[in-house]
Amino acid sequence: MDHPKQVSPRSHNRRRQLLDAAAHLFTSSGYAGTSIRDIATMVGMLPGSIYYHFKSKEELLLAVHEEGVSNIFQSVRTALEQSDDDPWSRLEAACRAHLNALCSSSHYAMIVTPEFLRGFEGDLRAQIIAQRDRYEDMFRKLIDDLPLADDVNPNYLRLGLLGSLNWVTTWYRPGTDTLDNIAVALVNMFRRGLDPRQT
Amino acid sequence: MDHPKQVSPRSHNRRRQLLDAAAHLFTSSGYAGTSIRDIATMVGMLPGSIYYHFKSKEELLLAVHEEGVSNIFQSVRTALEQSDDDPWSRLEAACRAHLNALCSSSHYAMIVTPEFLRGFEGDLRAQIIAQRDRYEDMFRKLIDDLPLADDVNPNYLRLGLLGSLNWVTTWYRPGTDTLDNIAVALVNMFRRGLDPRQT
DNA sequence: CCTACCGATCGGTAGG
DNA sequence: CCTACCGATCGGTAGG
Repeated sequence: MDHPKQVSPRSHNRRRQLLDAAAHLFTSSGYAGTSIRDIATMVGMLPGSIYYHFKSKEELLLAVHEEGVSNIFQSVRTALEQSDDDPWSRLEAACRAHLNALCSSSHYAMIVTPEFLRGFEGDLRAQIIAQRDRYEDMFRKLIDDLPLADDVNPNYLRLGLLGSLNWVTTWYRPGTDTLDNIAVALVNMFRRGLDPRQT
Repeated sequence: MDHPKQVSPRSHNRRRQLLDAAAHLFTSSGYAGTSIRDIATMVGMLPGSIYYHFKSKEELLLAVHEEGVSNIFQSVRTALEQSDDDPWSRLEAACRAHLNALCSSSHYAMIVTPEFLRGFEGDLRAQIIAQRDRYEDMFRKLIDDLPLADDVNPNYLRLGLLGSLNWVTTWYRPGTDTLDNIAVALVNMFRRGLDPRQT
């Protein structure tokens, strides 16, 4: 079990633990508010050992962010595969999956929190934005498929809807209502006036 | 001009400068990402001197937050005084003022950024929330005055609307559209389906 | 509001 | 992944 040839999978496990711990701490205390020592303590490592897995704190952030984006991406993609073909149904399914992923117990909600652009400049900032844009494009397409009146700006619809969804992370407390209900309620407020069929 | 008796107003000016500098830096780099030295440098002071004006970095944050809340509060109140009596007009006026205050050149937008609860605990956190709640109550009242169908949850309307507005700070770039237009467009997306008179 | 300074903590590294 | 350590920076203070 502890043969040398298993060094690689073993180290892979530790990397995963580090990502989870960093996601947790970055989300609750912010990037600048989290020290390498905090993360190391959480996984039972010594601070210097983190640099065996990641070259720098910034690279760790980027890896966490990428992991978060790909998690939520996958979750929404799966929801879309199971949805029917009605464009508003598809948007609703995507929004439900989006909100559930954001508020789930895994701590990668940071992907959408604007805080994680704050204070970053240059390359690091550009890379974070690039990761996020790929994801937002999916919503762009979903909204392009919607039958909308000419006086409705699809960009403002997308940004307004995502804004109201992402904002949920700031006020949601488990136990009051389900995330599914909240997502549906929010989508419906937009849908009510914008869907010509008035479902 | 430099008589000793002018120490008091002079020190008041410096306090104001410190608040502005701190608001600027907290907004762009976050609380943990801003050092007392950064703030001191920006106003041409030495780091230790800040503690003549504020007992701690936390007290400075609280003062900045309070200032930010009272700024946006006043701005919305003024807009409401100049609005007519129609409940949707009043809500729209409030949202326009809210968005303009958020994105204005003064750097107090942080009041609504959820980041400024991140990492704070206990008393400090409670005080920040208390300051913010007073302000949000104004929107609660505006939405209570709206004629809404029974199946519309006024809480979700408020949180959805505020979410979409607050989210604008993450994507808005001056020059494309005016903040007034954006605020009106967002309010109208909710209003379209929810206002029984279908204005 | 400056001078001069404190102990603590930070991200990161060399060598094993 | 640990040992042992670095220089830099942090929030904050005593005394003037």
